[in-house]
Amino acid sequence: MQISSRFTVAVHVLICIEVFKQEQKVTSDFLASSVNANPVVIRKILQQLKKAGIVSVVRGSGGADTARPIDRITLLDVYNAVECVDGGTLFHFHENPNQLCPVGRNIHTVLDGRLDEIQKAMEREMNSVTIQDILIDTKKLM
Amino acid sequence: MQISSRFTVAVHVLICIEVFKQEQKVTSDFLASSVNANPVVIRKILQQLKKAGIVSVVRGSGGADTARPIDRITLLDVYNAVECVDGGTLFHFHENPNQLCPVGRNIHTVLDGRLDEIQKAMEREMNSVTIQDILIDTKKLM
DNA sequence: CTTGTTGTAGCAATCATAGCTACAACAAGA
DNA sequence: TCTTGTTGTAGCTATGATTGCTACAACAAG
Repeated sequence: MQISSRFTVAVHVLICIEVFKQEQKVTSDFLASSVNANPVVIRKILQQLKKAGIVSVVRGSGGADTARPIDRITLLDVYNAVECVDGGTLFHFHENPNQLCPVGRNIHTVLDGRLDEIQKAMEREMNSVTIQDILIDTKKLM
Repeated sequence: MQISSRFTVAVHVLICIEVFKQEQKVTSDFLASSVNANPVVIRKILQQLKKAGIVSVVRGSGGADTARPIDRITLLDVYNAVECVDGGTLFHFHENPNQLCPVGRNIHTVLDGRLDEIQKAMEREMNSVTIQDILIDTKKLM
């Protein structure tokens, strides 16, 4: 299974906000057009980013903006905001292994730590990249 | 979204094989009982592990065994065997961003490398743990 | 009060997962 | 040869996540 496209869409949205906010009001319709997705999907993602304190959205008059300096918004922040992974665990453990089996009884204890390390490695890498970094790369190409 | 439980089930299965193969024939029914899952699900996973050269399964008389030394089977091997991630990419990119938008046109180029680094970090960590390591931990608890 | 926008409910289509039944293919022992 | 136990696989169902869509109330500002 793959990680939901909400994550890459959210990054796209944030870059769009930073690139265009000087020139124009950045609405969900405008963002939807750049991403090529439904405006409602964009609004839902904006809501999740808002709850995480990453963006601010103005109801009524409209427009989205970042809620803090983008060199302090990491990919991990975005990921955590939109992913809603069950209890924050990347790996789905099979439930109810047989407690009468010595392997079934211990598999959880044995694997949990290892899986956690793997997830942490991924999160460390995500935490090392900011929206600022991505914006700089984007402007170079533009 | 979470990574399918097929991964943790596959690890569970491999540990079971190593713990019990001396004493008895390790059938899909036996494994299903330890994992607490359907035998058909176990057989499908065994097929995937077999295709990856990780286990051998005997049709007819029955029984599964590891196909190579377990200190040379890493969690990454197991993950790759059972995950069938689309083209091997962990992140699902939104398709068809607007090519008329300077952000939409470049977002793929800008993000691909970063996402690849994140995925690689995870895979490196997975590659550093072998089934042997897990087996040792399991035996300590038994 | 009109206009443009957000926030959200609710529905549909699609897909992956996980479980199940059923049965042909097969190996080995009786 | 026949029986038994097992694998390999097709095919069905239920569930849940994703993504897209319509519709409309809530709201801000001119």
